[in-house]
Amino acid sequence: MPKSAAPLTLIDLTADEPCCPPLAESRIPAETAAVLAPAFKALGDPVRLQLMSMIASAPGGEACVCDLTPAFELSGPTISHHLKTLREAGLVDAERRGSWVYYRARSGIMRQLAGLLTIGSATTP
Amino acid sequence: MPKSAAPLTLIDLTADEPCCPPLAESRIPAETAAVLAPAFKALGDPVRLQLMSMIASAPGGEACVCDLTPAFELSGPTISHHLKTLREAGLVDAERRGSWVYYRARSGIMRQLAGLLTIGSATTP
DNA sequence: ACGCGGTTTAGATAACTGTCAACCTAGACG
DNA sequence: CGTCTAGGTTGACAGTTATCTAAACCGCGT
Repeated sequence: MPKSAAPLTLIDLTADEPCCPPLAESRIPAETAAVLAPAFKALGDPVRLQLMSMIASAPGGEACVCDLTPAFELSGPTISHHLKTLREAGLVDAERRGSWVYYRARSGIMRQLAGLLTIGSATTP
Repeated sequence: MPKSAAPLTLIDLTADEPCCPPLAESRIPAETAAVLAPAFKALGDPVRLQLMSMIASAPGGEACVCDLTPAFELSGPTISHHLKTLREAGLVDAERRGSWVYYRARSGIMRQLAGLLTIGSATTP
């Protein structure tokens, strides 16, 4: 079964609706975990976490790579690799306008991840 | 500067209050990213994500290792290692009662991570 | 003392992080 | 129109770190 597209077959990470009940409500199935774990993994690096925050908090909701790269003491290719990781995890979208490339956060999957971590109120009495 | 304790020096992950404004509101500082990234990284594995959900959704908010281990097709030491990763990331607490060890989710840091990912409403017009 | 439940250690394999070099695209210039 | 420069991405490599199994080790109850 060839999967030429991104590994988002079972769950649509591009959707705006939550994909599943919170972590604390019911055990998530293995397929769901397999799909959502890469997103958390992508956020599991300090540089990517900062990149994500810079993109999400940028004016207009998008940030130019030319602004992101000089913010770190890392080479251009390294930042590009991290951005690719975020892209493949479905966390950001890239768009080229003229000479510059702009990155935009996908609010849908962010909401899904946040919803997953949100604790209803049953665990802490 | 030797840090003998856990790498939670700058930010108290055990606190119940949010540590910082959401990702989309302002760029998080490097120190904050360095402290929170390991927590996301710990969730970045399908097995750990499922473990976390089983623990958080267990009756009473705690789960016995003896119930967790047989739920996966992995050896005991492997599950123990994953649980140790979750423990070191500050996501769970372990307690030994008699012969069995019980794991309990830390709702505080879960709320912090969820709050970080929560998008206010400014990014999607 | 024995057995059971979990953890730790040690070790091989696989994956990730970073840099250098090469490539591709878009605009500027002659 | 060809070329030149600047912005980003991709590919290949070295060093580090993670994942898993097997074996040895602690704690507790019988």
